[in-house]
Amino acid sequence: MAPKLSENKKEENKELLAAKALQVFKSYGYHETSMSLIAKEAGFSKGGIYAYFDSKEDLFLHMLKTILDQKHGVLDESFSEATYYEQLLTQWSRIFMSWSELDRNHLKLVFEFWLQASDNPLYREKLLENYYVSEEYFIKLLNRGKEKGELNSLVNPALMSQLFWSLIDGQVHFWIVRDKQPSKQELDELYEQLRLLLKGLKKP
Amino acid sequence: MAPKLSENKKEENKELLAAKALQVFKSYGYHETSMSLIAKEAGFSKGGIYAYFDSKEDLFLHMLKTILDQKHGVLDESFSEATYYEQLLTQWSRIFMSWSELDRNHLKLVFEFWLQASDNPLYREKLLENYYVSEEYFIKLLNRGKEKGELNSLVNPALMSQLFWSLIDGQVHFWIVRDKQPSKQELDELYEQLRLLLKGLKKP
Amino acid sequence: MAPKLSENKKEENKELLAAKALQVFKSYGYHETSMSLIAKEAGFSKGGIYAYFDSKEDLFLHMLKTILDQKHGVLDESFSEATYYEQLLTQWSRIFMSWSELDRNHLKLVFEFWLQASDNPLYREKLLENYYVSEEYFIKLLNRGKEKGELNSLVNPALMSQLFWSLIDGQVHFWIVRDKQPSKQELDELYEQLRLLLKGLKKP
Amino acid sequence: MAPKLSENKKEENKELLAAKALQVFKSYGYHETSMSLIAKEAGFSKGGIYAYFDSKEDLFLHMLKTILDQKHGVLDESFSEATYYEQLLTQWSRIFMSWSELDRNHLKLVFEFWLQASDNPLYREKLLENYYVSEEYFIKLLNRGKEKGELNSLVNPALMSQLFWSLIDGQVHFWIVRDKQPSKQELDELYEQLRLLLKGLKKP
DNA sequence: CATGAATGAGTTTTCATTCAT
DNA sequence: TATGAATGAAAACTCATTCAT
Repeated sequence: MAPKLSENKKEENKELLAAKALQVFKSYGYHETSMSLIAKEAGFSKGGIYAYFDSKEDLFLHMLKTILDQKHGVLDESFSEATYYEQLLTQWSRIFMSWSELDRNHLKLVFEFWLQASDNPLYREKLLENYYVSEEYFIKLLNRGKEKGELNSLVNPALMSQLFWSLIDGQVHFWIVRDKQPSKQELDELYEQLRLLLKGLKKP
Repeated sequence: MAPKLSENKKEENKELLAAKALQVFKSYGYHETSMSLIAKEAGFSKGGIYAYFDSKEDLFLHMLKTILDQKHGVLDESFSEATYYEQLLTQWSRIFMSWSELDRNHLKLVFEFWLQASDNPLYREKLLENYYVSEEYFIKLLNRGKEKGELNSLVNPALMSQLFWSLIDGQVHFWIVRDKQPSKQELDELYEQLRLLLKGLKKP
Repeated sequence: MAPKLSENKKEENKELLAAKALQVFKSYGYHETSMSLIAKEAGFSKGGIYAYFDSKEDLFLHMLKTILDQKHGVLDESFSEATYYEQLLTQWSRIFMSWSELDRNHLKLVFEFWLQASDNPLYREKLLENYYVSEEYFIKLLNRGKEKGELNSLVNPALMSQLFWSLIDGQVHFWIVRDKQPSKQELDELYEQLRLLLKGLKKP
Repeated sequence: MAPKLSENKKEENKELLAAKALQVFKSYGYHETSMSLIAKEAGFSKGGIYAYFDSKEDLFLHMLKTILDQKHGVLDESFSEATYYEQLLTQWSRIFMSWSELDRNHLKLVFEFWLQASDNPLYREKLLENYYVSEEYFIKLLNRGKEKGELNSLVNPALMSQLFWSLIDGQVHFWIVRDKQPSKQELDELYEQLRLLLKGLKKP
């Protein structure tokens, strides 16, 4: 029923399957999604999935990576001429934007992932690794800001960076529970409030 | 007389069962918890549970109320003589404390609750209602601070309150994923960073 | 759908189920027998079996015990006045008889059991334990025969007993492969040949 | 010329495949061996196997022949000058030796073969045919021994031969279940006991 | 002929729920 | 009302076999 697929074609199929699986997972959540359903939705046979993924968990892990990777590249790695205060605000805003664009099902799945993955040492490692990279960026900005004398020397870059991310995660969480995507205007207003909070970090 | 007494007794049993179920759910998570296990742990028969709850989900969601109610009473409703800036910090700190004391299983269950409940219109209502009450408190503080001229007039009490809670939720989320409870010292340091952020709200 | 069963009733049900399972296993062999089939044949639901046995393997082990136990009690433990030579012959004959009465499917299942069980340390222990008891009997007879001076002092009771049982197992194996049950006459003739072999053990 | 050559080549490939399959079956047993594994081990494609064998069972039963054939040639067909009593002992011993050298996995597979094959009329025929050849040898020896007046006239060559083989099969079975290969010394001791049993066949 | 991706019926097992007693 | 045996649909996963290329 099937010819030999090239390595490329197989990889393509795998991603196609993963993409379909992501759709189904997003619609039903991890536990409510059965392999049968994924198979049906993806136009595969039940057994066919197992040619690409060893188990439901394996498929899940693969998607975790995909999702996490999608969040990369959001940060602008090149430091600009603007004040660190402005740069922090800008980056923060970018991250908010990128999250706010995802639909609730997607966000909900990400949170389900986190909860589930945090119980599995292997997954948590992967998850945290991703976190570290993200935090590192804010830490770097905060450190430079302190060095330049722009920011209060009391600022603890590691902890502050952690709080920045908590604020983002918490806000996403908020959107999930409320089941509403923020409008452009709401984001702008949020931005203004963030600006106020950040002002507290400036050197007196 | 029998009916009334029996009604009481029934309610008592129901809460006893719910409390036991909470323990089990906390230990194993929603999906890993079977009705059999709950029955055994609670000293009920498997069928008996269904005299009190229509389904596993019903039982699970009933606990939402219990858990949410546990979070009440944390806020100190009496406004003190201190500056609003200080009061905000104090309240914020109280909330962090109260969450930091719960073990990871408990926190994880709460987040599982939120995710699950937010799909159920009835329960989302309950959830949001609870949120509103919590936000209201900060909103009131922020409003008074503005009125007194302590806080920057640009502060949007509703949005800022939302951010406060997001910061808390996000931080709890952080603790869950990292699987570590913050030490007293870590909380103190976090407190200092919050103080910095809050400074941004002061009238220039 | 079901009232509380007394401990007795439950045990009864379990044996009833086991008996039915034995029938099915005998008809189809271990690997060709599915739990579904057993359930259907026994008038149980698929899940119902698991109230009595933890797994297919558990059911299998239970039947092993039943079958092995059925072979007990064949040996006449009381030593008679007859010569040991006669007693050996008599006992040997009894064992042959008891095996020859079982139908081929039963015998085949026993051999399947042995093969399967010999790979599992736990089962093999149980199996060998049973073997030891059986061998002990012949060993005792042979030892007494030597003591009384009836048997050749070159007889090694342990090894000879082992050969006796091998002869029995081998003969059963023969019946299985040929797919024929020995007639009364065949058994009589076999008996005569065994008598000849045994004569070789007599003191010269 | 092509067809003939290809026919040869095909036969070669078939035996190569069968030989590899034997290795795999020996390592894992019939039910634990998958066609995929055989394919991989033999360097064939999964589909390719089906060019040579119609099914897993077909492949399995083809090996029966291979295995049975391996047992040929053990018997020394030339009758010596020694007494028939000695010749019987010698041959018996040779057979024991040849079996005792095989590892348990091999022996177990042979027994699995027998059990499985005995259900298949076609293969049982093949199996019995092989048995007959083996028995014939002992029958001939026993007959000559009787003719020469060396052996007791009560000896029934057919039945006695059957018992000889049962003893061998039974002993192999014993080795499988105990999971131990007999040492040289054990075989020697066994030989002595066989000598005693055989003495019973001598003319009084 | 050979390939190996795909099939899909089949496996064991779980568990929320029901209901005869 | 309470019990727990029984249900049966559904789950994840396997694997001998097929067939388009």
